Amino acid sequence: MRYTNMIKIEFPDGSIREYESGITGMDIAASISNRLVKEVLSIGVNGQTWDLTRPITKDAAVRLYTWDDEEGRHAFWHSSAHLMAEAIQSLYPATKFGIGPAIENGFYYDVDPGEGISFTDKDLEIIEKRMTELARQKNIYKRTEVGKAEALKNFESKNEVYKVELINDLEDGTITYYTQGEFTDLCRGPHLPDTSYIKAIKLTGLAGAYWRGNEKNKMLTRIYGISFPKQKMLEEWLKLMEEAKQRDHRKIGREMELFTFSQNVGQGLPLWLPKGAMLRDRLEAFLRKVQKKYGYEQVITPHIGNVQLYKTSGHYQKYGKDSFQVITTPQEGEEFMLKPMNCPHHCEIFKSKPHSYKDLPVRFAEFGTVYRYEQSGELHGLTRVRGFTQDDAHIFCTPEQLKDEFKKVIDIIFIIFNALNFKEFTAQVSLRDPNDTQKYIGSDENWEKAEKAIIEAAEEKGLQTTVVLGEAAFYGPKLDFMVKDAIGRKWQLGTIQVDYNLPERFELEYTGADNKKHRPVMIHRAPFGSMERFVAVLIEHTAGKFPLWLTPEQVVLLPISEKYNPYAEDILNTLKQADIRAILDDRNEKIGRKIRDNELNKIPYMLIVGENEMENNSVSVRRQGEGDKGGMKVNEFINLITQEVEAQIDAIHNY
RNA sequence: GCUGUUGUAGCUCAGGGGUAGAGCACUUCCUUGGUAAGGAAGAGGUCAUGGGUUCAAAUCCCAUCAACAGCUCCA
Repeated sequence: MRYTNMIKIEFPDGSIREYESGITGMDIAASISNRLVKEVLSIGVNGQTWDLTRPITKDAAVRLYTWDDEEGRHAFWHSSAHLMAEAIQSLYPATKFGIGPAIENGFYYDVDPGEGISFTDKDLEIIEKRMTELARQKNIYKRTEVGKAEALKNFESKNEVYKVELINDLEDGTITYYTQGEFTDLCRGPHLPDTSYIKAIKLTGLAGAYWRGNEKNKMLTRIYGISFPKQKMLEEWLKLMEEAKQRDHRKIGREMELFTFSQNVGQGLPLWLPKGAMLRDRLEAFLRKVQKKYGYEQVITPHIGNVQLYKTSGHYQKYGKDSFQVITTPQEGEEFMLKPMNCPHHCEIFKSKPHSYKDLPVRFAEFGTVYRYEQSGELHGLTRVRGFTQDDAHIFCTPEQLKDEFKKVIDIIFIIFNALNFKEFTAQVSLRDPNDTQKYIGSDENWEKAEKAIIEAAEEKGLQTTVVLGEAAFYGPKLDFMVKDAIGRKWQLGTIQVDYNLPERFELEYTGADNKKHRPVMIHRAPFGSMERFVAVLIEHTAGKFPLWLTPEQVVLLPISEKYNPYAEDILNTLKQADIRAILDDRNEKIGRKIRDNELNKIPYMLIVGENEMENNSVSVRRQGEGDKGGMKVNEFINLITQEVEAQIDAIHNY
């Protein structure tokens, strides 16, 4: 009898079982239940994700991953990427391979099809078909450990230049291959046991991508795909993507007549239509109200500033070339720039008079329109534009007040997000890249102070954050709030930035209790981020069904039995004067019934003006979900709706 | 900016070397008290812009502009 070691395997619930050394994840799943054998995709071993077929030879804490776990899906999609590479290699042998990872939703592979060859959508179908054939072969994903020299030799002989470059960066002794069928790839793993798990495949797109993400490198062809263990899951996913398209703010924005673009006006310069302007107005009014409570003062500054202003702030040196061009005037040597940010103007406002420590904090707010030259390929609906309005404010405070002020800004952002029901957001602390401090202005000491203040304030507010190095603004670290759009792209909305540098560059000061001059600390903040991007995300989150206090169309007027109803027009005008948006629906009555019964869930109130109502000078009011409220005079209705909107806004404050 | 795709009526799109099509929407009229009503008539397009090839270009070629997807970038 062969001598075998026993090892201890610990499960997530803390229980421990003994197994023979060399046991695999698959064996462990089998020892638990048959169902698990079918569902398990990869295994966590002491925090690392492993193949299910890789032997475990030491005591370990394990966790079995299925489709419900990111680690499980990751292995699934990573294996799908290899499968795609195998298909491409068999169909187009000249192809050289870059990297092919799993991503949040699916996988991609960067490939170099060779000189003069490019893939088309038709190729995707062919590759997809070949993948399905290969998947059915049930080829095993085999893991092999290799030495660096051997790996280099192997890939050099195949002229896989990208792989060779990758291997050169790897340490000897850590290199592994994975082989399935005819395809061997340099890969860390983990992978599925075999290709038969992959039942449904959809190659979703074709794009260019720079090798290793560097725009100086060659551009490879990136093929995106997604795969599932069941055909039905693929169908559901395709349906979900279709639904997401319906929520696209560019589609809804056009349909609801909120905004538009014109080639004549220019790329990335949105034109707000009356209804969109109304929506934006209400958002601004709401924030103004909140800010007033928090002690902000509104200011207004011009859209251009002397070049000297941006030289003082450091923006010119940093971004001058990339920003909009300098505007020159007939006056010799006079140069202006379109303002790319509001901070320098606000610094000058602070400087316009001496300040005592007793005045601080000073909070200047402005819905400031700024212009930035974004690369043309970056522009996207309302989320990335060249002219946009920040809900900007700058707080000047003493170093002691900094943390408290920072926390108050977090509160405002919470009020906004709560008001609009944004539940799924992430908070990101962006610090400077410690290896590249040249990119930033200001002393190390100030940076450290600012970074510490942000981290502590976020912690004290109980905010879960992810910390990212190298993402800070060039003048200071920041806390950003990100939300996802309809198809899962991340966008930065609210931002709070601590700045020790501009006060220094502008020589801002206040007189302290000691009768000496001190330098204030500055906070930049924009809870919405920009009105444009915020409205875009708002549209996609609500699919155009805005809350009552924002909705551009609150009321449907529906005259019954009358083609033309002069009384209805009167009501419409009265409502407009009270800033209540209404549409007069004098189309065929049957369509009116349809609106009443099917669409009332989108429209909070409906007014019905029939013959009876005309006779006694009233309207018949229906409230969403409540049915008839009965007849009332128009002024009574205006009071009702005004109270409801106020109540909604108050409720937001007292959340 | 880079790679790829696209640009035809207000919207969604078909067509395609011989001077423009559908559905929805719109206008006028008729019919109809019932869950996206039906009928009749009508209006609306230098087929993104500029150049080239051709007897002839919306169609083929080139350039420009714009949009879309991705990459890079993002104060």
